[in-house]
Amino acid sequence: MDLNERKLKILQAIVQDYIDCAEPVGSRTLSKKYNLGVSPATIRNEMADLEELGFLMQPHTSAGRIPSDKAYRLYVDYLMQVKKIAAIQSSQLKEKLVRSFSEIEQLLQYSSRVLSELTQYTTVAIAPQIKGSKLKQIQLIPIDSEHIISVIITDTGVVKKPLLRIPGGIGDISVLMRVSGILNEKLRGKTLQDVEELLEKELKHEVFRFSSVMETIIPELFKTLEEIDDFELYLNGTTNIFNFPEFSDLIKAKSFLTMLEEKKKISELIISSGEGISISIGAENFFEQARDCSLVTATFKVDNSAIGWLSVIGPTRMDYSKVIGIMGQISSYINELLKAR
Amino acid sequence: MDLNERKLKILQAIVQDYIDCAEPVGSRTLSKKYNLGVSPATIRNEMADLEELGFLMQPHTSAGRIPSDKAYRLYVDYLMQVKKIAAIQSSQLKEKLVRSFSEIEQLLQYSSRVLSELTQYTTVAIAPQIKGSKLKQIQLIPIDSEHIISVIITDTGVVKKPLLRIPGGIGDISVLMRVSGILNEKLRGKTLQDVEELLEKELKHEVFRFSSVMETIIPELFKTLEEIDDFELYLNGTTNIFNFPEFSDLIKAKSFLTMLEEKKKISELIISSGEGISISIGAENFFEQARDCSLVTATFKVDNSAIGWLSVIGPTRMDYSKVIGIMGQISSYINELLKAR
DNA sequence: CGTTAGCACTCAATAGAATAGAGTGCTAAT
DNA sequence: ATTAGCACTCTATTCTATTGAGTGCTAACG
Repeated sequence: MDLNERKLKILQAIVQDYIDCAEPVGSRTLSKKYNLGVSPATIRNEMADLEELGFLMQPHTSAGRIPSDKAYRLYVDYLMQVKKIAAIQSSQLKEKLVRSFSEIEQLLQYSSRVLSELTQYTTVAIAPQIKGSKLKQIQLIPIDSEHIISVIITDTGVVKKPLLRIPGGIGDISVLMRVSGILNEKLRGKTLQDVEELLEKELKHEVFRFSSVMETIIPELFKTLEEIDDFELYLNGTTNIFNFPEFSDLIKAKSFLTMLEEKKKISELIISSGEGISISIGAENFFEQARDCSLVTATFKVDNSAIGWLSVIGPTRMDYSKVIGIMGQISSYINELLKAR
Repeated sequence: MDLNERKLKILQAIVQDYIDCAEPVGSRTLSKKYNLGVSPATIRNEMADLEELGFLMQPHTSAGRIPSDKAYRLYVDYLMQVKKIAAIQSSQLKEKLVRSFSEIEQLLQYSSRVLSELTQYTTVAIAPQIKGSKLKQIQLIPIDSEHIISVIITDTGVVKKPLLRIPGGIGDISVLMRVSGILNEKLRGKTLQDVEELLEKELKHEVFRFSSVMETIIPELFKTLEEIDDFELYLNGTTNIFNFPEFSDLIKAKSFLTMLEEKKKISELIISSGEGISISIGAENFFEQARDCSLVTATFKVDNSAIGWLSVIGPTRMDYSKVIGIMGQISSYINELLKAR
């Protein structure tokens, strides 16, 4: 028993119909709506086979069939035709994104919003995991007698600019520059994780010798690095979940929204995806609470290391072809922008 | 017919019980749980009076009573005893907040989170409305040959530090300093709103004369200011709403969460509150979708102008005494920190 | 021999009827 | 003025009947 042409056609019809209507699909509906050239009875036979093969499920004996995760997988891999985004929409999109964002975080954050608006699903953007990236430059810039801004630039293009308050006053600028020099010399090329440790353990003493005023800068800097959250998530369209009947159960909706608040888990889930645009469906997600969901994720690279992610989260009955179409367009624009940097 | 001692006592008991249990309160329950010294029948009579006076409502004839907005108002104004926060908790709280945040946004953002954790309600923090505040200082700081950071400091203590990319290269530093000087001279003391306009209309040309390289800086700066959202909201504990039975209806939960996404309306709602800690109950909120909610809002001032807000949003059946207790403590710590700045 | 019409069967969803129980308002006694 | 007693109201719950969409099986068909 193999997947002949007709079975594939029927399966495709069922998946598409279920994506559209969210109702179990029956043989009658199927033969009426899609002209498959065979009678409902024949379709029923085929459906029974497809169920046996694990592509379809019945909520109960007298209901139509719904696709299994396996069916969605087959669908996205072989059956689906990616919907191309309309030309007008595409140029509007480009225009929106191209407003040259100087910082990666902003670009991703904004893309997430646009993506959510276009797809009407929930989207997540993850900015580079800053602690693993390497320090390129650190600058201490005096603002007034009591404040400095420390500009921290990493190889992944992330820029942090914390304002530090030095209650005792920052004193002589030349000292500041001197310290700046030492920090750069000692820390350049190290990951921020290492920088954090070095600051705490070694440099503290070294720089202290230099200027007692600096006693306060290093701990402040350390504290700032310590506080940086490695999982900055930008969520958009979270309430879209209410539009889907499969989440019209309060418990399900709650569990979805609560899941989104588990930033660490969500980011693990997204970061673990493959190159380019990848799709994970239902039970393919290792994260327990995401078993009812599918993710379409785009990974962005700079210098061959992944630095950003953009993801659409929705029911397994997601409109994959639409989402992938939009995602493809957006991610190619983002890649363009990243290259031009 | 006036509110004698006994009526007040009964009303207080009803409000408290309803806050605790979220069930209409009947005369029997009332006389059993709270020793009011009178029989259920007497209580029934008093309740009938209280209903006539608009303090109580009956969901239906054979149900107990629930408090009206008017009753909650009376309760918070006269009957409630503010729950003091436990000493241990208070010192932990202080410790958490005092990690000297140099930037107001951070302080408020963090306070919002802590407040939500302690109260188990949804909280909103609103940072200063930056466009209305006045420019204190602007600095253009070279980072590398193609990037500068423009540090914008306002009188309300907000600091913006956008990274600007100057594709043509920034050229000579002395020119940068010169432009910096001009910008400061011309723009200091103006609101950022005005600065935005001035940049677009007048300064463009003036500075252009100076250096063709600067042609790009001004538009970039303008764009940045333009993009600044005047309503930066920091939400926390949004899913807490699912813990309250009055929102266990999907439509209500959805409408609550959707309401929170209307940033502009929410901020209007919060910003319109009075000095110090103020409470607005149900229909007192002019914002349609907030009619089922109550807000407890703390307003923070610097130099006599409001620059930050912290708000708890929950059902009208909110545990006011607990929330106000916690809010009071947090806001006094925040005020301390703002003064020390 | 694959396809299809016909039909009995299944099961969720919906509507209707019966019951239980919490709470009220009124009346009459204390 | 307060309270016990009681009839009454109305929701919530449970149970039953009905409807209808959809299936699987069988037998007939081309």
